[in-house]
Amino acid sequence: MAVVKAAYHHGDLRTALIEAALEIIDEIGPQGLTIRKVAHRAGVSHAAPYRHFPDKDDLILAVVERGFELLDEEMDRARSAAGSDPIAQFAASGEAYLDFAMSYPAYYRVMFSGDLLASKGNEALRHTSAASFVRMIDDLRMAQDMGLVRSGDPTLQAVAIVSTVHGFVSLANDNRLDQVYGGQYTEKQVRDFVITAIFEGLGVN
Amino acid sequence: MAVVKAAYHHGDLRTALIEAALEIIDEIGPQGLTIRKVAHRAGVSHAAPYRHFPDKDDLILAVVERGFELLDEEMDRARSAAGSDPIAQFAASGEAYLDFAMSYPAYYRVMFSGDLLASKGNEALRHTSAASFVRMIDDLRMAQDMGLVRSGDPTLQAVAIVSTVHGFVSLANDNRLDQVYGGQYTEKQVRDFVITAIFEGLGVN
DNA sequence: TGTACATCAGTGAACGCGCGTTCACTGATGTAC
DNA sequence: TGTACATCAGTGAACGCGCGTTCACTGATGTAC
Repeated sequence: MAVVKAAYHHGDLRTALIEAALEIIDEIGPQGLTIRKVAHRAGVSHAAPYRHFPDKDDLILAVVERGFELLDEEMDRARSAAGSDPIAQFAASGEAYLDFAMSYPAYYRVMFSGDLLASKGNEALRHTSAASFVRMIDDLRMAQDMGLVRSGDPTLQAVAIVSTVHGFVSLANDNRLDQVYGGQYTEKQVRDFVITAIFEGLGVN
Repeated sequence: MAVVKAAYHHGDLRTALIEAALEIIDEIGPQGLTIRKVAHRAGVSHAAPYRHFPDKDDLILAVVERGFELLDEEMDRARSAAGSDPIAQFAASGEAYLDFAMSYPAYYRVMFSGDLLASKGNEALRHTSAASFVRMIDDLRMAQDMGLVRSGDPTLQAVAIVSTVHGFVSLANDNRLDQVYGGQYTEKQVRDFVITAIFEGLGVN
């Protein structure tokens, strides 16, 4: 979406501002996000956003909230589409998480990098990501019961998974793996290898 | 180190500025780093840093370079201390990497987050981290030959390890794992579990 | 050892800039009659 | 259907602020003699 001049009343400026913010984060990073740039990209004066958000942090918080809505939707949809096997559901929701993270790097950054949002929305963010962490622990417990995952504290296992996934996504989204899948592998191949590795291990049995 | 007034000639202002920069990154994050704050913390006027660094990016670049020097030193020292077993050397240098990352979170952030340094030093950074990546690949190949690591492209295996380590360190340094090792585990226990997990796998053999 | 002077590290005032936010306003919209 | 008016979304000028950077300066240091 380029800079577009619209009628005096925009229609849905709130949504347009959130989208503009995401584009800016994608193009110049979270540090480059300013109210003035967001307004300009939405084709509106730099005072207009204050009709929809009390201040800059609230705009960012709205982006974060919309991001978690989208992520939850996509993970739920994947779970539903995976049929009745709970392990397939777990795997599908994990795939959906990775798809989201890599399809919407701007959302991922603002949701999980913690660079923005000095103080205001940190509990909100913490709360939401804690919820999906708990869900993962439940899934791991179930997988243990089915004999698919080693015994042991599923909380620690969840930390291992979250570390691997978050690390991979961060590196990939920062284009730090380009040399690796430059010519030899597609991003998808590398990703599948990494996810398989955390379950199968790199060592020899 | 607090704000200290010194003699007119500082003695080693260059080093003091690098240290002040690290303290600021630790306390208020990389975005809060300004020449003026660095100068003030070093007890010097905000124009003084320009006697030692042409501009802000060069100060940050000096921090990054000093960080890689320290990291290399500590990894080499660990390798030497690990005796003659190459696998023990590999493990020791990995431990040293994690020790560094978690002992000096400010260095780690500025070296590996890529938030700072808009353009200037990106190749330098990329080059240095590529070097240790190649070293890891060599180590993995060796471990494969010794039958300790599965066969397969060591580049992919290195990506898996780097993802897990980077993810864990990022989460830990952002205090995102506090709930986990709050009461139950020490940071060191969680860290050992995660590193073991990437080699042994979470799945049942 | 003592003095003159070149060097240069650090000073503080000043610049222009982009920022978040405010405020009196303007003009489009929808509703009451 | 047509008009009057309340509402409120968006405007543009203005504010104060902290920033990076520059510049003429000041004062400490070390060296030549």
